[in-house]
Amino acid sequence: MEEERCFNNWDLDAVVRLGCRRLLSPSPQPDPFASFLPPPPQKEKPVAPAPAKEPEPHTAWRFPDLGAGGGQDGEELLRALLADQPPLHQPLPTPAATPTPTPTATPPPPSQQQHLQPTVTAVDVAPPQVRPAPARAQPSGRQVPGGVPRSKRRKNQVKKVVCHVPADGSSPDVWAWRKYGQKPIKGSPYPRGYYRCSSSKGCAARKQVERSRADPNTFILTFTGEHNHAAPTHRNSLAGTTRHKFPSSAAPQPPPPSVVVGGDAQDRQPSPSPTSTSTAGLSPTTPLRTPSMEEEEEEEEEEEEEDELLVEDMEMAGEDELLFLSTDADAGAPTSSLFDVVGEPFLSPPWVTAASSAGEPATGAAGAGS
DNA sequence: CGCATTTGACCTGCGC
DNA sequence: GCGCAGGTCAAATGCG
Repeated sequence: MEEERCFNNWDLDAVVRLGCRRLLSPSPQPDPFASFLPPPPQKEKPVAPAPAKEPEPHTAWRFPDLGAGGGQDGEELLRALLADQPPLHQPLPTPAATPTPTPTATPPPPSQQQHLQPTVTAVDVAPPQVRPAPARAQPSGRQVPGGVPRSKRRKNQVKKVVCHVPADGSSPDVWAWRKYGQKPIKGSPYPRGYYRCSSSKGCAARKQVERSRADPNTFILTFTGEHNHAAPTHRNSLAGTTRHKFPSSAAPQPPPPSVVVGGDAQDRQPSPSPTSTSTAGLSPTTPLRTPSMEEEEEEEEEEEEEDELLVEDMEMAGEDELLFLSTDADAGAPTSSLFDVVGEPFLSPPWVTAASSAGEPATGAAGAGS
């Protein structure tokens, strides 16, 4: 039990919020990450010692019509993604104050590129309806606010966009995410956090944040659902309070994390908006992976490659690329249609933008990214 | 006071 | 048909 808790605590959420600070702050404080640091003693994986920083979910953009596009081609998806992207990825006004290590247009070194560049993979898993699925109300009467029957989105049925984000990267998100669950994943030492868009009550957009087992320095963000509302200009749509925002203690750095999310630099200042997401910052520092660990990881990677294969491949292949994969639902083999958008550093998803400065955690969002 | 976060339990889907 | 795992909901707690 404790074990579980341990990693459960790693709190993606925290990532979101703390992430930022973490980078900024050397804080020796006990962060929530601590708990999730050394997770499961599965293989002695290194993960533990180095909790990589948590990247965050960058969802600043809207999902393309995942649902509607049911059969969209990767290209379309890509387009949609880019198009939809709010001004986040563009020149975020931000970061000046925030040292975000996010990958931006800066060509990261080859070795680091992997982590620096967030990879986006769009996996369409399910053509059919996922959104309007009111069909079955949950047995217990539970229905998902988004309209998606909780069960309908299972594996092959839901379209998802998978992004690999460097732990150091940050991804600001304009959307406000609220964490609604966390679960330990079987093969992974790291728990997965489930977030829902809180910008709008009926929004079906969901986000899953998980740390890559293969590369603890990378977070895997999976977005599902679509936002049924416009992107909030300010992240505080909900007005919530960010609970833990930046504990002063934790945030030793005056410069608040920049987290911000698209345009949010302002947000932060004026209002504490943040839902967790908003603040997200991210990144616990991670570091150090010993060679042995790496080796082990590599091995593991091979094993796990199944799912991550897609993504990982992408990462390796194109560090700076945005790839869209379409997985067939159950076909173990995804039909991968990768679109390398490479040449262009993907304009920079929000996170990227923020990251430009490398050093900052940009928000992230992890859990909620921001 | 309100909202977000956290944790446990329940339910559904998928695989064997 | 059974079991496993994943995913979501709901209640409680804490903080802003």
